[in-house]
Amino acid sequence: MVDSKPTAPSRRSDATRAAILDAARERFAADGYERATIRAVARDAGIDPSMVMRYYGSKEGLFAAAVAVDLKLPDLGPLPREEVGSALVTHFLAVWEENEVLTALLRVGASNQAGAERMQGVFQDQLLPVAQQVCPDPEQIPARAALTATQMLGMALARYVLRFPPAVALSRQEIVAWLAPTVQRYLTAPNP
Amino acid sequence: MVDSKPTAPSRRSDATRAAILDAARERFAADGYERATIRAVARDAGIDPSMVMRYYGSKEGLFAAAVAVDLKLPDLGPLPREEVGSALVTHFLAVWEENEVLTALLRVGASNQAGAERMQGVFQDQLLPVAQQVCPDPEQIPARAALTATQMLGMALARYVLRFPPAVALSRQEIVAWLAPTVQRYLTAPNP
DNA sequence: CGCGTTCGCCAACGGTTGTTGACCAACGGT
DNA sequence: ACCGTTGGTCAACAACCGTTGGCGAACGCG
Repeated sequence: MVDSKPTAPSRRSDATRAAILDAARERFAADGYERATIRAVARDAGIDPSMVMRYYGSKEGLFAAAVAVDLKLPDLGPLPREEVGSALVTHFLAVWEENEVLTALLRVGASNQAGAERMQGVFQDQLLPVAQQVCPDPEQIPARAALTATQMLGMALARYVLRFPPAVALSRQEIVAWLAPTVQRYLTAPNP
Repeated sequence: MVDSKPTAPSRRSDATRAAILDAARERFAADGYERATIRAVARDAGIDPSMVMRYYGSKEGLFAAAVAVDLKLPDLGPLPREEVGSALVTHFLAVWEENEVLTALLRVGASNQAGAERMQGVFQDQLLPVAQQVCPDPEQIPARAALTATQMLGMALARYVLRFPPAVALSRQEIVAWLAPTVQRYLTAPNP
């Protein structure tokens, strides 16, 4: 068991590839898709712009490779029903602040079709299944998950992208205390 | 009383100026700041790109002139306290769907510093005073207004920008029914 | 030690962008 | 009827973008 994963070519340029992805994430998160130039990414990574093209094919390919989001949402099954809101909000805040991938995805998704579609994919593949575990009426699952997404994305937008001072000033505990009941109601309340 | 406002130069080019602003709003709303080119705006307005420069100085000046937002928020004074949430959400939905200025501002604000600052201005000048009318503790007004903004902006983001299918499928009544209690609580609930 | 493969840089291409200045035509007060 | 002012077009500039191909150098397997 030398390799943990079956695909491990272990090329000599892995360090460069990783540096490119790191720089790309940072640029996309700070500038959005259009203003994040390949030249700037290459400069941050300390290499030539043509290397980015060789390793990732195009700017769109670079974006696709750089913004691979895994929300690592917890299993809500063993949790008491009245704690799912608090658990989800806490988890979202932690994931959002531990790296800048989500900020990059949100910034790009707001003015780029491919970015918006990728964000839809994250919603469908990662948030919907979790909502499925706790929603009462199966038919309402997409709507309830979407409502949850509006609250979480809205907080992320105001706090990490637009940087509204009052939203930035809130502590994590305060945010959880305010948003948890909202998410809790969106997911589990019997009535609209 | 020929002129309703004191400043009414009534230039011969007013029609062109208005056409430029209309086209600019549409382009900014559809494409964001960078991809909305002056050339495309001029083409939509049926004139030469250099006219845009002469009338609005620069692309940034065009954006500043095109995205002048007036939320026309209602006076919440005479309203029963338990109806402010529903009234605000209903009003927000109406304003957001009646023209594309807010979508343009949101799209641009997500990846442009000037856009984000302008959105902060709208928040401070228009939402904060309204929150002042209904918040219990004066010290909590900015935080409560910001929480309201996160929910409204999050819904706008998911519905009008990212176009999450479940968020688009919701009717206005359903949105009001779901969001009104949230906004109501953010603004008027005594306790976090 | 050879030699194919990988890594990286350099220079350039075609295209697009914001922006500018010269030039023409229609207006409108005197 | 004149002529300054305004509305509008055209062509071009400099800068920047994504992208490409060629060339040298370092690697690593035989």
